[in-house]
Amino acid sequence: MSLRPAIGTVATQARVSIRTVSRVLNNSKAVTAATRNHVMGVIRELNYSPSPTARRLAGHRSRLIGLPFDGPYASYVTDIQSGSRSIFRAAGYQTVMHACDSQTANVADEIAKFVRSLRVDGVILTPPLSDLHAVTDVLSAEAIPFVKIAPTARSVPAHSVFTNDRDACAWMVRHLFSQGHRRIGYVIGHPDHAGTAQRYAGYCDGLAASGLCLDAQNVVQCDSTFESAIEQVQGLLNRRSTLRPTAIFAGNDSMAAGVLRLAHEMGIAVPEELSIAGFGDEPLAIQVWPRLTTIRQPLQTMARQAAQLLVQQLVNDSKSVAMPPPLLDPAQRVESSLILRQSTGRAIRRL
Amino acid sequence: MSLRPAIGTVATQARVSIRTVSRVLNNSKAVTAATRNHVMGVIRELNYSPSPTARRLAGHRSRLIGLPFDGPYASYVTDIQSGSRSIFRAAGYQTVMHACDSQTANVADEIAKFVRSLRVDGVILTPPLSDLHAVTDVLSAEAIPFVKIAPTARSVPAHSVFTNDRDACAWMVRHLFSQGHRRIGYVIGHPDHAGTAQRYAGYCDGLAASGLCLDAQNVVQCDSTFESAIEQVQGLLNRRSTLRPTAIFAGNDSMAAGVLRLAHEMGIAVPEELSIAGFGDEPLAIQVWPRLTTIRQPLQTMARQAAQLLVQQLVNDSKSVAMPPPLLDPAQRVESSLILRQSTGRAIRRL
DNA sequence: GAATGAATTGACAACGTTGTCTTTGGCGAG
DNA sequence: CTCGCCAAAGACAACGTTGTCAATTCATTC
Repeated sequence: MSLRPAIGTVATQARVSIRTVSRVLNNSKAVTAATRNHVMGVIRELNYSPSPTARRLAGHRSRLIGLPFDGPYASYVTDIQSGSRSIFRAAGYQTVMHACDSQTANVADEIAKFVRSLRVDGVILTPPLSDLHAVTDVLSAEAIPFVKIAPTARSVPAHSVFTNDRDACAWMVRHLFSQGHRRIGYVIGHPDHAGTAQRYAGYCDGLAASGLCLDAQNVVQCDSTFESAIEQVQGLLNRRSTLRPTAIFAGNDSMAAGVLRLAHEMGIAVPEELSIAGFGDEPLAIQVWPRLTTIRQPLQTMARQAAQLLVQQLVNDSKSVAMPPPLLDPAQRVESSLILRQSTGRAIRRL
Repeated sequence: MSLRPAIGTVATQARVSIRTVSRVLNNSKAVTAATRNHVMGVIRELNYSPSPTARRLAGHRSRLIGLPFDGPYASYVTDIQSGSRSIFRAAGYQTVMHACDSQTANVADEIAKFVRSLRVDGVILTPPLSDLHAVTDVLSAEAIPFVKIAPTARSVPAHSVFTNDRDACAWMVRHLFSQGHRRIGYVIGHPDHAGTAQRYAGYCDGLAASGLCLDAQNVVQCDSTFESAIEQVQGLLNRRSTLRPTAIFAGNDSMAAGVLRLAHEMGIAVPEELSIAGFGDEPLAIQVWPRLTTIRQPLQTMARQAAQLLVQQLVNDSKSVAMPPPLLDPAQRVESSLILRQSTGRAIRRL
């Protein structure tokens, strides 16, 4: 009844055993070149492709990489997927995304269901998932290897791709200082979100390096959303102009856009009266007006690195070895870059 | 070696046959309440959950719904997924997303690989995938049921969820007319994208209903992106103000945001000198300044409807019947709504 | 008190691979 | 020439479910 040929058909046609066909499919080296070529020929002739389901059941592996993500961060994950695609494909894996709502439901359960149902061989965790212990606990319990992208907390290097958020943020502050800014505000993101702490630390570093004092009055706690910035930053901008920051640096672009919106509504000219900088170079950054000065993370590079780390783990685990992966220095960091746009400029001296 | 109990363990423990446990798992009605309760008790006690892989292999179905999407449309698909979740969950299905790059690679191949590898039971197609014949051909060839969301072309009603894009666009034009606008421009999206033609038709309808003539000079062809609008709409805004449209309606919010950006750069006040309206109520719509007047599609409703249509097909196919799905009128359309915000206002009389 | 038939339950063979162990064949060393 | 050994290929049993059909149970009917 099955329209598609099974491995047995190939074996019969090629006059070899099923096991030999299987060996050919799995690049086993215990097959003569002649046999391999012959079998390959029959495979092509019959247009045969092995049943992933049967392979999963018998082989105890799915050749699937899970890419769960938290709702709004879809574009981030899309970049990660496209960046890691070639590595995974070469190693015989395929990626599968899954959106999970970290607010309403229990994320850990959601992800547990996802990985159990698909029996993924490995998982890539993106922020803010990479910092949720509940999630990593689930994966550890299921013995599923994973790699975290840009985790906030210290993690096993071989299982994480780090960014230099902290240094980049310090650079940004020093750049603003060099433009004449002396009162530089900061908008902190959600405490649970990746990088939030690192970025704030970078802000502090930058102030120190510029010889400025950290003034708690210039720091506002938000929750990484556009709306929260609009709500919380009002206090900062309501001050009379001689006390108001001349520049505000936000922990991500969404919040920077919120500050920008607020400035528009309050009639504060950007960047003439107020410079605004963000972080992340989200698509939004060039769609608001003026375009946001921000920090770009090399997502594609990070993704490639994460994929390599994960493949290394998988190969180590299975020992079955399809290919020796290129050795990668786990300590290697990826470098972010400053993107200067129109939302920042020289500070004007206030009367 | 397996840490998890298999169905055999449950059967032994419950002193029934494997098949009976299977029947309990599949809600077969050929099981006494007493037996069912007893088996359920053992299942809970052992914390048993069936192996999806084995079920797939033996049952010839994966209980998986594929949700492929085209790169940039991630947030759209996230909404679709969350909207359809409850329906699919009730019917025993789980959704799996997959980003495919419609530019670089061959989308159809990509999707073929995806559905074959996961053996999904059904697929939901979102724009612009819902209009690609290559994709639907692949699915038909594999005999995988699918539902299209907001397809441009006429399609089988039982396999599509339609929107009233056309009517909604006509309303928008009439609203602008009622605000005193007489020269109303239109920005057309990418010809391949869902709704593009319908929306333009609605614009024409709206003009006609308002007694205005369609002026080709007020219509600009773009490709649905923010950047294309910035590039193409310049000509329209460069005219001297007595000839320039007093309102511009764009086929989606990204392009409307592009027009808005352009207006800012050219020093044209919005909405005082120019009203701008978009379509879709994308997240972007409330992040730009001023917020965009737009048309909101009830994505959650559409998703729910698509899920129901798909489940109906799946149940019809398998006849195994877990539950009778609520009958749904396939011809039912979902209604969009006008969202009035600050990017539109009364037309001012020009000197 | 059988005979009838419907409701439950069970036995066994799929499903399409890979894991493990065995067999075969060829070749060099003693 | 024989023994031993290694590389190549095969046999057979997993893997954990569901499909199919046969067997049992139990209430009903004559």
